[in-house]
Amino acid sequence: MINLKAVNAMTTPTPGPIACRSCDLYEVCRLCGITALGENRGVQRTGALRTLRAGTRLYRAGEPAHSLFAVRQGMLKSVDVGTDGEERIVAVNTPGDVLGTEVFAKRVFSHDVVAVQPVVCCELPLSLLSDQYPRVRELAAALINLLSRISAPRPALARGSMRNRVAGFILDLARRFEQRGLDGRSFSLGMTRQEIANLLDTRIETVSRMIQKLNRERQIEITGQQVTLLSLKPTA
Amino acid sequence: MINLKAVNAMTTPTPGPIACRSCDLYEVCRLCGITALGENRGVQRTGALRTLRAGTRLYRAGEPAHSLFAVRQGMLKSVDVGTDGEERIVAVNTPGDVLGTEVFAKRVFSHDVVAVQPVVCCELPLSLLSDQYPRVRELAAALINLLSRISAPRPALARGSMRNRVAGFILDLARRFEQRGLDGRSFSLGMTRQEIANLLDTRIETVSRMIQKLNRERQIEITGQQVTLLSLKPTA
DNA sequence: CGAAAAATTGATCGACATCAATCTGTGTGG
DNA sequence: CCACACAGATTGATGTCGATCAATTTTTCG
Repeated sequence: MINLKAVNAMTTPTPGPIACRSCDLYEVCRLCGITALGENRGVQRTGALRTLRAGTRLYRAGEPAHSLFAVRQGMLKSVDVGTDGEERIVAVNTPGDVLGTEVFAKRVFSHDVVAVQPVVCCELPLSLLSDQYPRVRELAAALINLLSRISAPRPALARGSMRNRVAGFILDLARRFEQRGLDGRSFSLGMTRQEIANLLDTRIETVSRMIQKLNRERQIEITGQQVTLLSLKPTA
Repeated sequence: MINLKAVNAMTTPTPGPIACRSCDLYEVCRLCGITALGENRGVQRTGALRTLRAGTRLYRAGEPAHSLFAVRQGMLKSVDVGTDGEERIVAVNTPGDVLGTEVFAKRVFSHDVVAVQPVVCCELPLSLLSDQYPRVRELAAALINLLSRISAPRPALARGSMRNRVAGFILDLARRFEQRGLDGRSFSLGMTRQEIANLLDTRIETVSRMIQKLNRERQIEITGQQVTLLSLKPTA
């Protein structure tokens, strides 16, 4: 196998930051009087920004919830910890995703959420929502729209052969990035093989073999976590 | 294998009907002025009731959406039809579930929804919602609560060995029924082995074998689609 | 009752898990 | 700067679970 290490040695791009416009929380932020962050002009009023180093936890399951979060840059995983202590990754969270939407019904978070890369996210305290009496109508509509969007059962990632699941995982990431205005042709998987294996309900060796197979078939080009789509296309 | 056919030959119970109180849509209905149906007293004002025979479609993906639905009795499946025409069952819908929650964001339905048993469901036209100006606040809160409840990623059904998936599927049904005040110890699977296999991403023969294995191990007792939990318990 | 669909059961095969060894990259302390 | 340690990733050999092919039985329904 040709060794391309040096080529992209210092490229460890975390996806994002995205434009506020392409974030799922945008309308809600706007109605709360939070002006777009990092857009055209100078200083802005924002929700609190939180930065997380890889491996850091954003919040924990069962913890009382006082905020919504929006991913601005980097990737996180939502983890379910079984009674036996083993952890299952139930979702990957990419820029533009909103975390903590369960708090309106539950008052506490449902999952552990952990950064798998350096992460920047926006924290929107729930108190900011309840302060917006003048705009209840619009705000409620925006929240309903946001929640409705994510209420439909997602097409399960983990179906079919392992080759399909791995390809599906990569395509899902590509699709997400493109929807958010990021580069969906060349990006970092963000997660270790072990984490991908956990998400896809398989083993690290299998993930490695399938990735190498896609690589040999020239469907993708991969070095470490950096992947470039070749013949593998979204919606194919 | 002992033949118990005659014992419960005429018991083909569809789950439900459930009490309105234990339905996810209850608060929303109440605020729309729809009085509980089939409760204490005589005649009531209700949302339209729809009955479906097994195999009938409630709605189709892409179809303009004018209503929410709540399952009152029986079971349905939410189906994703791929570009190649093959269908994947992405969810099973049991009494108390609300269908069509995606319409607030999309205006059209996301999936085909088909009755797998005789079904009775309540139809709540969206026009009834927009008529409730005096109560926007409460109604919006109820909708947000409903949507928030189902917004958290569900623990994936299809993980681990096929034995675990089949057991998990049965336990999931049991848990749902109990949450709605129905019998979670003895009930009908509602679906054919083929449909269960589709949902669990496996084959009909495997489903059959795993069910028989659980039966031989006295974890469950099964005849056709009628199942009784023995040592197999929810949250175990 | 007879036909068609659903379910069960058996035999064989292949994909993925498992066990094990090696390789690569990264960070650390001498 | 280099040697070393360690985690992540790759690759190979072998075993096992579930897919596949095939036949039969059971249930459902006209």
